[in-house]
Amino acid sequence: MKYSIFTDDQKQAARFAKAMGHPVRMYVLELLNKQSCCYSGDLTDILPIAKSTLSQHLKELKDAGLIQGEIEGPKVKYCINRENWQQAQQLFQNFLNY
Amino acid sequence: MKYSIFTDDQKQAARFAKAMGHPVRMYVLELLNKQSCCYSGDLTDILPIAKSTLSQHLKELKDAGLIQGEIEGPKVKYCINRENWQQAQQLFQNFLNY
DNA sequence: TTTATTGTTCGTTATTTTGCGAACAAAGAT
DNA sequence: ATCTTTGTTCGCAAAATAACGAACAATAAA
Repeated sequence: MKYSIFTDDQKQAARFAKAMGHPVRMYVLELLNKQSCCYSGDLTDILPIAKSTLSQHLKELKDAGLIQGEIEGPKVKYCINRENWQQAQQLFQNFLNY
Repeated sequence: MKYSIFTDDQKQAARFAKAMGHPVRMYVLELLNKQSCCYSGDLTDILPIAKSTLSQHLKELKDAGLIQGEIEGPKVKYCINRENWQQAQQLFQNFLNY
């Protein structure tokens, strides 16, 4: 048990914010949130970055808990992690509106 | 004029998010948003970081446009930049809720 | 059973971030 | 006029981030 002057909510919000702090990741999140899901390859076609770079960004979003990937044959289908997304909504709403 | 597949909103949201992506900065923003304003020194007393480090974080928040500092004698009074804060509210609300 | 397709991991490089203490500048207090 | 107080800037070190291509593993297609 370690002490910190920061609340868990602050730390969690910062973690989410950090993951959102890059245009590519913002783009991906927005896409996934509007559409249902999508394959990594679709993104590679759209985004002007190497596939390895995209993979890294997706990993960061996954580590932050904002998305999840499901293996589907040779592809990976990525979706928003709805549970954590809801938590992010809560946190940012509370944060921004008071 | 440079082209980008990212919208201005996406880039702006990412900029805001990046600035919020650290517990110290999250803490400061929350404090300033709840209280009216505060002096840098008050934060130095609370936060477990060197004053030079705090100054850096404040600078980042200022560069991102989320706060503003007003010199008041030998002190500096920091406040939320309400105009940009409102923009952040808009952006994140749109982003998170669809 | 080769050959494609798909996406991750590895190795590398360049840049940015985080953090500190020391030095500095500006304003107030003595 | 000197000494405090306050906060920024500088110089530095360590760690994290961002990006790429090459190599790799897994699955599907030939």
